[in-house]
Amino acid sequence: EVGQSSDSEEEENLSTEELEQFAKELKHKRITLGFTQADVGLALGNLYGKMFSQTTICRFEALQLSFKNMCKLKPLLQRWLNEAENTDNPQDMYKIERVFADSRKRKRRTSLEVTVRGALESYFIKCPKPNTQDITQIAEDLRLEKDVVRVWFCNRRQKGKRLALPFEEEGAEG
Amino acid sequence: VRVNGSSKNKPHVKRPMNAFMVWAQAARRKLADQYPHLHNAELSKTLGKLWRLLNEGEKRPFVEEAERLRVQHKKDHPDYKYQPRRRKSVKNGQNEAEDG
DNA sequence: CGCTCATTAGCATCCAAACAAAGT
DNA sequence: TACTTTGTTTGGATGCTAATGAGC
Repeated sequence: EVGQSSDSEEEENLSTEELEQFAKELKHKRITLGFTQADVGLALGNLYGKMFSQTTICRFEALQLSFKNMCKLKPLLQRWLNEAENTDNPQDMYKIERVFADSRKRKRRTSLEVTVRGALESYFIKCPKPNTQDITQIAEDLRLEKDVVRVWFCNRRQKGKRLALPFEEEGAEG
Repeated sequence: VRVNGSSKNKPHVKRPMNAFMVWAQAARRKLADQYPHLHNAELSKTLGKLWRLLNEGEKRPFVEEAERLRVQHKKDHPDYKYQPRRRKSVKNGQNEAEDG
């Protein structure tokens, strides 16, 4: 326990300027310390048991996450930054990654093969809202986890609505 | 590249030469010998053109040599990992929206 | 438990940077 | 350190969409 400061509260009332400045500071110091975005994402797993991908770190630095999301991640990254700056051997943090590499909680993202997607699409055309039993059957047919299939249909329906929404996009551009 | 100057620090292992580098190393000497007044940067331009004129068969020995070097390099440095570091913040990659 | 809706978050992929040699 | 080349490897950026969480 370091406990040298009690600034471990979650500040939600951050301003956009503060976020921008922190993002730049993070990026600059990260590079100066010789870490990659992937390193940082992995290191967060060590500190919080919650890993993040290079993609997310990249988007944080580029301010491409939602404001809310940025505010949520900032304290985590702030703490990582403090740790990294106070460590004499930054390389040590490098190795720790493997020790806690299993501390991920979020399910690993499934990559559906093209053929599988096509099959799911076919099922969707026939029946956009399958039962639990239907889902179970489909999952067996395609050798997928039932939950993966269930979520796929949820997301698929959501996508359908999203595409149907922009109906009346007046041609303002001319 | 910034690395701690501690004695614990590794002396920095260099990358093995690729086929072009292997070929250019000798070719550069000859070229520099003929044109001692030319700057290496200029020699590089010429070397690049000459290299492109070579057939696949002519390149092969150098490609193979480069492969040998690679294998040897791997034996000499089993834990080596090429780690290029960004020198400055990446401003414009493919599409970057930066507001200053 | 499962659906919808809103949001978070990462795989897969591609582009560009870095870096090997050499000498000024 | 820059300059200059080719080939190789890596870091970083990004589209699409999988996964999660709140509220019913």
